Amino acid sequence: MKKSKAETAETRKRIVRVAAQAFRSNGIHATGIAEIMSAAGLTHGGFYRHFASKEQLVAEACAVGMESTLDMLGAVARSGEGSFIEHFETYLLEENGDDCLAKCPLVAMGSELVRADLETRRAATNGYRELVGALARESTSGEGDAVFAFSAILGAITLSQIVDDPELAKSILVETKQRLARLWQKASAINSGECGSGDENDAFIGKVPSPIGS
Amino acid sequence: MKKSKAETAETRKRIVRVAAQAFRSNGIHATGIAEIMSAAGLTHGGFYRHFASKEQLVAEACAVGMESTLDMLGAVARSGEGSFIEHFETYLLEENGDDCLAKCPLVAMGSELVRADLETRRAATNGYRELVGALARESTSGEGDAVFAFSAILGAITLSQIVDDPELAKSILVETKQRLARLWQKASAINSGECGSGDENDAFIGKVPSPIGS
DNA sequence: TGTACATCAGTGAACGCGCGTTCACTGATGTAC
DNA sequence: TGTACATCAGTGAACGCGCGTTCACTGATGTAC
Repeated sequence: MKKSKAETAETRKRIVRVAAQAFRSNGIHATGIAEIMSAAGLTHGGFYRHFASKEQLVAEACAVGMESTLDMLGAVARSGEGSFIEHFETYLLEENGDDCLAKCPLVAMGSELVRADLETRRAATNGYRELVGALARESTSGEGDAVFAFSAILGAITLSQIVDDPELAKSILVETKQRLARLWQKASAINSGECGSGDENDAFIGKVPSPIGS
Repeated sequence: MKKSKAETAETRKRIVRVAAQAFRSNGIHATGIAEIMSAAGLTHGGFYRHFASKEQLVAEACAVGMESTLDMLGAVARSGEGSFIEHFETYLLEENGDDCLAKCPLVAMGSELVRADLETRRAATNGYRELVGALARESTSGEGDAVFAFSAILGAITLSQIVDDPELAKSILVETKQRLARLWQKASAINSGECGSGDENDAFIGKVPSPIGS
């Protein structure tokens, strides 16, 4: 049953691609190798012809996951005009497939990556650097703002997914978007020498009254 | 070997307390019941005299973890003057014990809580509401700013722990602190009717040049 | 208050299960002559 | 170009292990008389 070199390489890529998706959806610990191999149309025994360990697959899946997130960001940026913040909803929309920011490995597996092995964290770090660079390029502000914005986005997506009240979840995203929009506006204002008006875009899923503490 | 009611109640609390710490340090999936019971000075067999399942313990540990985070926040707020942002370093300092914000269940187990059962997410949600309320009370700005600030803090702590470069980790925290300080200043300025100067506190671990992309 | 007995917190062995990993085997691929 | 053979991708059974959970047992606690 030996396969051609081309087929072998393709199989390997398929396993990584399937794994990247599974880890992001269900978490690293909760996803087994048999499950991944089965989703890739193979039996679990063949896994070690391609990878030395599960940890190696995790690292490669993280790298590939970051790449597809970056591809998505680039595609959205090229597809139309408008600043990063005007694409906010597009980036978050999960219905648009697996490449929304919620499926970015850093977001979807955040607290698991903290405890992942060095090779995985290296892949995550490289992806993070590129991501921040891409966000900075897309906006009028600098890398510092991009770092800050991505932290806020990671936190907001995570918290909105944890919380059991959809209204609260929405409001977390709305408050975050509004303030990031202000930050971007302020950066533009500084660049053009004026002071921000404070009037921001809050069209996200409509106006949501604060449900906190209700 | 039956124990008195008082002892039983105390044992139960001890298990939850130990579990809260273990889950935050090692993650939910990676922490076994035998490990928790052993850390509580018991054998694993007795676990089901206190809890119906591991999931129930996770939910209770999450609630208790949120409580101790809230206690810490309250204690810091009462201990001295100064706004929330002036306590930023104190909140983050891990050397100060298990009650820093990095050990807040929402931060330490973020992506695992997303996939936790409803009871756990309910406990997390209740804790989150109280936490946002506490942050809002500590500052001159409203709940919206508190929601935003906590998202940014969760994201910044998580990313700074994932990243394999200490310089980059520092800069993520610094950039986040600077911008949150500006946000708080702006809120104060709006309250007193002036426009923020843009001069902010960046004493956090000293001035750090941007290592992104290096 | 003293005695007899039911309760039940905690022990430690055992359960089934799924995990990551290994291995003998298969047969198509790629290579050496 | 054709043949013989080594390679190795993929299969499926099996490995040891640790997981969450169960259970018979112990003996101190708390209760009923």
